[in-house]
This record gives sequence, C-alpha cells and structure tokens, in this order.
Amino acid sequence: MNQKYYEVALLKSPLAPLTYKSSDIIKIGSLVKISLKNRKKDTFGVIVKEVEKPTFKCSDILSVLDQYYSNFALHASDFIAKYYVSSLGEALGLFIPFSQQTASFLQNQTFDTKIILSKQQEEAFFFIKQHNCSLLFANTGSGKTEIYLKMIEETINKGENSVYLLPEIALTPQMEKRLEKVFGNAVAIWHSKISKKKKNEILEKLALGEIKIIAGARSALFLPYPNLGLIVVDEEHDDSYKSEQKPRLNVKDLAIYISRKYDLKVILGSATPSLNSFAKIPYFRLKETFYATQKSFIYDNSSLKLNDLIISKIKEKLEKKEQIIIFLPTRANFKYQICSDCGKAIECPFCSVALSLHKNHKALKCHYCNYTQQIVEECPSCKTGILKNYRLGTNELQIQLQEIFPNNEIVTFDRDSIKTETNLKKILKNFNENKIDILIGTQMLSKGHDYHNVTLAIILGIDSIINMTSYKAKEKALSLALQIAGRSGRNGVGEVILQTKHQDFFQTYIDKLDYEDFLKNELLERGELYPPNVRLARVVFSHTNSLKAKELMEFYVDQVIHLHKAIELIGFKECDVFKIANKYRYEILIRGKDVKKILEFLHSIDTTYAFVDMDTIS
DNA sequence: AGCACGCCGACT
DNA sequence: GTCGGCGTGCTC
Repeated sequence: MNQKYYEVALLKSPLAPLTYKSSDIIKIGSLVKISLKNRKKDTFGVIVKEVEKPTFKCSDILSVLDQYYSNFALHASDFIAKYYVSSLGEALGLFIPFSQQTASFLQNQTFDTKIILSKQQEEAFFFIKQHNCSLLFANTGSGKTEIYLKMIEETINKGENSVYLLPEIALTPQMEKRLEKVFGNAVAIWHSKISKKKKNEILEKLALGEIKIIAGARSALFLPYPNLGLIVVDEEHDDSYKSEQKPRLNVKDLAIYISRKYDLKVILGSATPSLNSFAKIPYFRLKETFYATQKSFIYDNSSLKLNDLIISKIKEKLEKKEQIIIFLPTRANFKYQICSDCGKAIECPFCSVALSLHKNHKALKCHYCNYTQQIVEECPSCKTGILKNYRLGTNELQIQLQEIFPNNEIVTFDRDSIKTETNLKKILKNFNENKIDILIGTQMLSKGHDYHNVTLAIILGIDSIINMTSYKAKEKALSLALQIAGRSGRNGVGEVILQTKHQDFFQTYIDKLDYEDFLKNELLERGELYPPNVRLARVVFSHTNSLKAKELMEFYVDQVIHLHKAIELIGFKECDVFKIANKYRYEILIRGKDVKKILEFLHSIDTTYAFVDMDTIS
C-alpha cells in the first residue's frame, strides 16, 4: 500500500508536530483525529505538511474530519509560534476552523449607507486607503467611527468581510447598536461570553455570507472569514490586546503583521495612540471636533480621596441634575488589611499578595488565585492587633458617597459589579437615561463609552499607575487620564478633577502641550533603552519548589551571558508577586535590537517551568 | 509488602 | 498538557 506521511500539529498541546501516516491523500490544514501514547481522550491535530518516510515507526491517522484550517490560519499560527514562542498546536488552537459543509456560494450584498464625511474625515479616509496599515490618531469627538463605518461599507461592497476589534467586552453593546443601525443583520458580536449556540449560528451565517462584519474582543480575529478585507483595531493603545496566557500574543501586532503579508487593510484607531504604533505606523491626525467642549482641569494634590473640594464639586453637579463619573483603579472595599500591632497584612495562603476585603460577599478574596475566606476579626499573625483597612476600592467609595448623598443613585462599574452582558447593558442604559447620578468604576469606565450628560469626571488613584514599575507607566497614566477626561462634557462644558502628586507632568501635556508632544518627548526619553527602538522580553520560571525556580533562572542567566552576546541581560530577580497559586516565580528581563537573536535565545529555553513573554509590558 | 506522593521524561 | 513509571518514605 502507498503510505503517505504527515506532520501533525497537536491542538492545544505544547508538543512540536509529530509524524503520522495514512494511506489517503490528505489536504494540508485538515483537522484529523490521532492517538497518542498514554492518552485516553481523543486527540486532534492539524496536518501541517507532508514528509518523507521517517526512520521511526508511525501511528495511523485515525480519521479525517470535515473541518480544515486555511492557509491564512496556518501562516498566522506559524508566525505566532515563532514570535511569541509557543508550539504550533497552541497557536492553531486560537483559530476556529472552516467547516467543509457550509462552504457554499456566498451571498453578496451591497450597502449605500449615505454616511457623509467632513472635509477632514475625507482626507483621513483617503489616507487610510493609501496604506495597508494606518493609524488614525483622532481626538475624542472628531468622528473616527464614521471613517471606520465608511471603510467597512466599502469592504462589504467589494464582497469582503470586516472585523472590528475592541479591547473589552464592555464596549461591545454600544458598538453593536451603532453598527446594526447602519448594516442591520450583516453584523454580529463575538466574545468569550457569547453562548455556544449563538456562536454556531454566527459561524454558519458567516460562511453563508449573511454576516459580513464581526465586532468583538481578541478572539474575533480568529474566526473562519470567507474573505477578510479589513481589520479595525479600535482603542489601539489598550494593553488588553495582549493575551495574558498561553500564546501570549498581542492581537494588535498580529494584525499589523497580517497587513504586511496579505492584501488587506488594517486601521488602528485611538485618541491616545500607543508610542509603539505612533513611531512605526503612518498616521493621520484627526484634530477637529464636531462640537466645541470647554474642559477645565482642577488638580488636587490631597491624599484624602473624598475631600471637601471633591464633595462640594459633586454636590454642585448633583444639584444641577448633571452626572458624574469617578475613576478609581482598585476594586472591592479595601486592598489591604494591616494589623496595627505587628504591621503584617493578611495574605493569601497560596500567593504573596494581600487579600482584598469584599463586604458584599462578606469575604476576603485573593485577586490572583481567587482564594476566598471569611473576614477575620483579629490579626492571624499576632492574634492581638486590630486590623486596619488600606487602599480604598470602588465598592467602599460607593458606600461612603451614598452616606453623604443618600438620595442619589450611585453605582459601581467594574469586574465585580458587571458579571453578564445583560447586566452591563442595563447599567449603561440606566446611566444614559439619567437614572444613575454617579458611576464609580475601574479601567472599564475609561473605555470609549458615550456618556451624554456627564459634566464632571473625577480621577482618583492615578498615581498608583504612574508609579508602576513599567517603562509604560507614564504613557498609561496620561492616556488613561485623557480617556476618562474625554468622557466628561461631550455636550458643552466639562470639568475634570485629577487627584495626583504629579501635577506638573499631567498639566504640561493637558493644559499646555498635547498628546502628540508627549509621544515625541517620550520617544526621545526611551531612546535605545525601551521600546519602540528596542525589544524587551521577559522569561518567568515558576515552580512549587522555590529553589528549583531559582536554579532554572540562574542557569538561563548564564546562558544569556555566555552564549547570547547579542542580547542584553537587563536583570534577574524574584517576581514582584513572588508566589502565585503556590508556585514560586523568578524572572529575567532581556533587551535587544535583533529579533532573530532574541528569538534564538527564547527558543533555546527547554523547560516546561518557563514561560516567555515577548514584548512584555510589565 | 503495599501505598501515596512527587518528580521526571516521553509523547511520532 | 497529560500520562505512566519509578523512587522515596511511611504504615500495617
């Protein structure tokens, strides 16, 4: 019998592709069922290439399924595996395969949306059309969404699909409304919280050509698009485009890579673009806004969150029936409970972090591993001290404000209070209908929502962001402050209270200069030390035995120093959060200009106890 | 001897 | 990742 031999990438497995045989000719990209020694469950893999008969004995491919991965998915996965250091199977696992059955002829549809662009928007539109990948650097209220819509229209009329990426699920309802108004049921929303049934329905309609546009979070980029023509990455500055697990890819950077290899358009959009994009991608500045807003900033250097200034400002707005948003980057009631006698914080037994107090759940919770325990009355360490609460969170702020303003509706807006999509939509609806007076939230609050009647934005705790040990700390803090400020006064006059000890820094770029000046200065300051002119990578070694983790780190520190002279070892140490989920962690940070040399080192790391974080932010 | 547990290495 | 093999150390 004429045997064929194929390399098969094992889906979601860290192993490199393995060789199997079959008497059938199987198309590259096909999904197949295989067996693996010591494995009971069915194992699935993807045919990645045909090879010569190997010297070792091969098992048979058990069956070929009627699903397959496109060349696009194979190619993108290959890039992900190499650049972000994962197995091919892990990278392919991100994609949803095409289904053989539904591959019928596509239904075509054209739109005439009658969107009218201003002169400046027209220029931006023209600019985007000239580039494969472009950055739309658009001030809040300058109408970048119309440009996206116009571009999507053109893409559909060419018979191609569009994907519209948003950094967070929280933003999808609003965009869903906006897109559906223009494109009706040619639009679908895709993110992790969408039900399986709904997902299958969307996939079928996508294959049939009934759905042309997918708006959604990271995972929306990995659907089986019959003919992808446009990728919009909105709020491109947002770090949540970077995945925190397994293939630790940055979907934005993947989109940029794709735009270079394939004939499709990528638009990155933001009012506060990342320095990386600003430095590397051709940009168009959309400065003119459709309505003039007068925005005044008040700087408050107090350490007290609810001080007289803030309370009196809130009172003033409430009396005028105007709305207020308050940003605070801490969830729960308090982040620490510290003993006044021995000075120790109550720690998670599995992680080296303090437990947060959640009054709503009558519990202390670990924000890393989710460990939950009862609230304690006395210090578990010395059994005598009184516990004091530190670092106010959103829930506590809500309680304290409610005491001061008992007749107003005050609601929190964060991961704890928003559990479902319905829940999210309800809060946004109530806020837009003026049924909520004050909305208190974490980063979620900052992300591109349109709030109509907000005349005061209060920004608290921004110093905890500017003081972070990340080369991006300043960039993050300033963009966050501007994004939140942008939510206030969309219809006329808006005030912003910024509580910070870094008034000079913020004032320079808010009152005197603008964000583009910040980016240019920051670019000079980072020079050859931090991105975008060099690349950073982090390798974390984690093990239940802390000595083991340390020894592994030391071994690879040596390797960098002696064998990889083209890359620079910036440092090696215990991770800031030393223990997570009972595993001790050490990390090394490297820097280099030559991607190949960096990857050479990263791919030489041969232990399951290490993970690589290419283009690390932390 | 019998077993629980943790560590290690193979997986085509 | 997931599984079996094997060594250690504890118990009956």
